[in-house]
This record gives sequence, structure tokens and C-alpha cells, in this order.
Amino acid sequence: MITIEINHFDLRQIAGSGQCFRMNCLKPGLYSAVSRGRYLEISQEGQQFHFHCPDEDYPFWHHYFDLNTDYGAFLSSVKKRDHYLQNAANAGSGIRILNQDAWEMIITFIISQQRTIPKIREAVENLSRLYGEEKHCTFPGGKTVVYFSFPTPAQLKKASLEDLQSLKLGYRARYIHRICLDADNGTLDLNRLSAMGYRDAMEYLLGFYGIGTKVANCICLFGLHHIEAFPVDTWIQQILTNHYYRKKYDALPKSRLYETMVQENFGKYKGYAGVMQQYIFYYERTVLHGRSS
DNA sequence: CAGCAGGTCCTGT
DNA sequence: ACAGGACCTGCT
Repeated sequence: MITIEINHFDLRQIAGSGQCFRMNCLKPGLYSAVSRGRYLEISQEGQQFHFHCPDEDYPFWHHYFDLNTDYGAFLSSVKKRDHYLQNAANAGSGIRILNQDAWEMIITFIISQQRTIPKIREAVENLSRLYGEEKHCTFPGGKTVVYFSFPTPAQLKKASLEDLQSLKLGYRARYIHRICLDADNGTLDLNRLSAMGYRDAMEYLLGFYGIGTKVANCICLFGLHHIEAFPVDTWIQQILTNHYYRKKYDALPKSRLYETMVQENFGKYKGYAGVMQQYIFYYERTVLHGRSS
């Protein structure tokens, strides 16, 4: 077990920020997480954190939670004039943009289309249980936890279209099936994708069946750590409309409306607008509308 | 029963 | 380019 003290880091906020679907609250202040085949239990008391994992895994989780980045600088850069963002950043000041696996984010956010977060979690867990690897983690003291890694492309390719449809993935089943084939035959090159900058990664991702602008931005933000990415979903659309509307936007075509609003209101946070997106998403959804997971 | 949920694709102008 | 409709499934 490793104990450290960290500012601007809050497990409940991160778990509720909608960026990861394999973090669970075991009891107040204690969370589990699964990523890249590893398992962690982490507890929080104020700014004190206990990492329960093999010592050699600690650097992995330190990077996973993005603990080398100075979020205090992001927070203090919020414009005083923007009261909505001020409130949001204050409410979510412990959020961090996690370093998650790109392939897992591709599948996860394809699944996320037109679904609620609890249903996304359920689907991701089902895929892991059925196509991932069963793993065991034994703690000092003897407690053993069974968990499942998220399936690799080679593992998930074993799922037929019918298999995926039987998991109630609906029209997303076709998207997933197709992209597994692409990942297997090299059309989707994850190593190449990971080496790209934000713009190139967006263009590349948009070429795949089932990935549109919103999902591609989520993959960039949560799976490739391009923190300038700013996904616009229905929640963000509502926020933009309710808090950032200006009359001149009426002249814009719908297809360009939101990207213009994002550019004009969040472009000033150059290179890290995605952090602000997380603050307002979390604030609106969790604090103002009471969604907990 | 209609409407909507972390959208995307396809089609017709 | 742009707008409108279809699409799986489950929940209200």
C-alpha cells in the first residue's frame, strides 16, 4: 500500500464525471478501478490517498489519474467573468482527465450513443466478462478479488454480430463488429493513432463506421489524452444554449452552431478546453440534476 | 403509447 | 453543405 497527499483530486467527482465506466464505489471513500488488465482499490480521506495495489503498479496508476499535471493552474485560469464556469470548476475541482486505453475508449464510446451511463457501464462490464480475461488480485491479509480485463481487438473479434446483438447493443452491434475487423486486419492501427496529434487523430477516427464527431472527441479526450478535445453531447448542448447563447448565433446553420459556441467561449482555454468541458458536464449533470453514476 | 437517452448514417434537396 | 428521418433497446 502506498499513501500520498494530493491536491485537486477527488474520487467521487472523477467516478461521476462520465469519463470512465469501470470505476466503482465500494463504500464511501473507497473505490475500485480496472484498466489495462490491472486492478486497484483506492481510498480517500480529504487530500490523503491510499493506493492498494502491487508496488510495481503504482507508477501506472499515478499516470492513470494524471497526478503529475497541475490542475490548480487550470482552475485558476477560469475567467472571473464566466460565473457558470466558475461554479462548475469549483464544484468539480477534484476532476482529472484520466489516461485510459484508446481501444477501450473506442468501444466504450461507440456503445455510449443514445444510452444512459448506467447502461453503458453494464455493457462494458458484459463485454469484459464474456470476452476479456479473468484475473485475480490477492491483497495482503488474504482477500481475493476476481475481475475481468477489457477485451483486446483479437479477443473481441471472437464475438459474432449475432453475439453482440444478443447483448442488446442494438444498432451499435454493427459498429463494434465492423471496427473489430478493422482493428484486426490493420485498417485501424492503434499504434499509429496513438502517435497522432489531436487534429490528425480526429480525421483518422472519423473515417471509421460508427464514429462521428462526438464519439471521436471522447476518444481523443479520454483515450488519447488530447485534453484540447471538447465533446459536445446533449448535456453540453443544453449548457451552451442556456448559458452561452448570443443573438448572432441564430444566423448559423445547425451543423456549425455548437462548434462556434465552443470556439468563442472555450477557445480561450487553448490546449486544455477539455478540462473545462469536464467541469461543466459534471456540474450540470451531477450537481444540478442529481445524477449520481 | 409517445418520447427520449453521452449519436451516426443515409438520403433528398 | 445542410436538414430530416431511421435506427436498437429500455425506461418513464
